[in-house]
Amino acid sequence: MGKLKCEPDPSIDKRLALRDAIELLSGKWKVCILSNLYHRGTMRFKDILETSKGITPKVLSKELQHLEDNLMITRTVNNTKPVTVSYALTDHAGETQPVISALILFGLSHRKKIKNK
Amino acid sequence: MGKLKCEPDPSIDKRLALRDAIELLSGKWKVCILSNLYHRGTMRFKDILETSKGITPKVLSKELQHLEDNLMITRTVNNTKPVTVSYALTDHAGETQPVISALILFGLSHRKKIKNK
DNA sequence: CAGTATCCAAAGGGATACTG
DNA sequence: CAGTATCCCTTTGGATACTG
Repeated sequence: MGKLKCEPDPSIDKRLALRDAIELLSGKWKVCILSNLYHRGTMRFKDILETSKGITPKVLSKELQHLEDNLMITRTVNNTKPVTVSYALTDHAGETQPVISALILFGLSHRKKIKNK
Repeated sequence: MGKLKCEPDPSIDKRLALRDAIELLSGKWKVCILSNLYHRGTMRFKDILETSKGITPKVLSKELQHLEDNLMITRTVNNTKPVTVSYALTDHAGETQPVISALILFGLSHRKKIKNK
């Protein structure tokens, strides 16, 4: 997304961490995919494709690779006749729970304020 | 960023709230600008332009309008000889504190894990 | 000073078809 | 089934110059 160039006061480490965290959840499909995996457990490519309505295989493939690169999900190739692949959340992905909760809490309050404008 | 089309299990309200919250912090400059305002208090257009190194007036203008539309900042025109404009965080922006903290916490842990890969 | 106007490059994302 | 390949459109953001 581009390097961080501004100079606010907090430590550089915190700023980079903040940026990383936001980028990891940004984009049209990331949270959707993570949410599906969280609520349904292990899923195959096809399953995620169908539950994330509107996503195309190309985009899904890219998103899954990105999530795997960031250790948020595991990718397992199964020994089936036509090969299948299973995806599941890692323990590390579980650490996003407090983040998601905080985001939802703020988002709910925010929506109320914006709607009554 | 596009409508939410996936169908995970949580309530629709929470999903929209989550999406809103993430979008509000997404992009190359949002957190940077908010952080500057948080740590320096009221700032003028020129001040933000200089502390957010690399941003151009056009982009800054758009970002500030977006933040104002979302009630995160106030915009005040001052009665000075060459007109100046002051920006400041709203109380509502203060509600992002827990979100930011959670994001930083996860981001720090995430960076550690990724670096040692 | 605080923006706006124009032009432009790069990234994100969609439609469709194809492959191992 | 699980992707890739191509093509194309939209969005984001940068460079530069200009205005009230």
